[in-house]
Amino acid sequence: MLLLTEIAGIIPITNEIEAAIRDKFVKCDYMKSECLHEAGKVAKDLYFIEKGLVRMFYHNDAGKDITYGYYTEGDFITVPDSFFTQVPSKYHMEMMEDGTLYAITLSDFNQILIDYPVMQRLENKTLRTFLLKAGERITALQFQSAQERYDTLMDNQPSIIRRVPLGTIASYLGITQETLSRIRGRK
Amino acid sequence: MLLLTEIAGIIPITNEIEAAIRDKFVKCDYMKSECLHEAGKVAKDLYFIEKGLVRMFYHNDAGKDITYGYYTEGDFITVPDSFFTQVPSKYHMEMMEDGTLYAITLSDFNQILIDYPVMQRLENKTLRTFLLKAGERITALQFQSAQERYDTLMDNQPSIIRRVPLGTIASYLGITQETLSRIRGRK
DNA sequence: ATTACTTTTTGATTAATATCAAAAGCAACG
DNA sequence: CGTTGCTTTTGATATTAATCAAAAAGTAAT
Repeated sequence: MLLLTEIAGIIPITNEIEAAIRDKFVKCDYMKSECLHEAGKVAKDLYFIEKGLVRMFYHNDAGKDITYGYYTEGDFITVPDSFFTQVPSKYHMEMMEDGTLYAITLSDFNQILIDYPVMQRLENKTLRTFLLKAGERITALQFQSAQERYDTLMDNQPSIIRRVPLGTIASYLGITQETLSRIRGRK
Repeated sequence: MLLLTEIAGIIPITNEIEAAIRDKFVKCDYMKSECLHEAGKVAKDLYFIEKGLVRMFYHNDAGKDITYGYYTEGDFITVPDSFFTQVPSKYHMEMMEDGTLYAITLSDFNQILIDYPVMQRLENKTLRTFLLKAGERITALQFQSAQERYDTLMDNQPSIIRRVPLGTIASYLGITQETLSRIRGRK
């Protein structure tokens, strides 16, 4: 079970913890384009992706759909600005492929943290990973050209490009769809 | 003591915890332009800013100095991609004004987390705050104009502009110094 | 295959920002 | 003061990417 394997990579798993995880993380299948979280609502669940690809996005002032990020197999995801604070978020989260996720509610998650404080390390680790990625994106958006940002994406997550529509990638890179199409055309 | 006040805002502080904090967080004065962390080294300390302004920056491939962020009174700061992983970082951290910080080493910090697991929540909270800010910057860099990003900075941290050289702000906003100067000139 | 629909590409033009170069402003120092 | 060294502003030009518009390529259902 990928979920347990991932967690075991971060903290030592006792039988008790394993039982709690099996109990509280609920496995569920989702279909392509199914909505995991809707803007304006409070995030109910933290998810773990066993299979599939999730896109987080929002609509800017002009109503344009802008991709914040993609998440895939082995990632823990949620809308962090909503789940932990229970404040409504502007972000949507949606399945880009059929897939299988495990979901846990905030109250179950908090209970696990109380029962097994070592699990805090899991949350911390997840947050740090998010933060590291965020830092890299900021750096890229600050001073790399569209071409460089695309190249980096190709190097790091080449599969994304095959799995999602071009338009959503363009907004992820901070450029228009036309520009991305031209970048791909070059060379 | 601002450090204790800040922590008390996040977790309940017992006498024991207060004693541990007073013991392990070492107060130290720094002078303007003093270096808190040098690129290529492993981050030794986590800091809390009682007074002063810290800039985190790096040199890009072209050798240009690029500001990652500014941190001020009440912030916990470190080079997160180095401190927690103990891997060398490309970031520098430097005082922009004379100031007073509290520093704690990773081993002391970890010991506190072991002795008082509730302190994990402090780490969590700090990471979440960093992450939230990072998310906002990504959003801004993705699709806001230079002018909009400057306006946002003015709204959120107007004092920064008075406390640091213009050139470092420009790179923070992802624009050149000349463009920033022109934005300020308008209206 | 045919139609309807969505996604991607191509083209022409415009707008935003970078670059290069130099001038102006400012602060510390002798 | 006047010089030196740094920061900020101004100007002219070049580049990058956005915008608007339309054509082409895919995809799915009939």
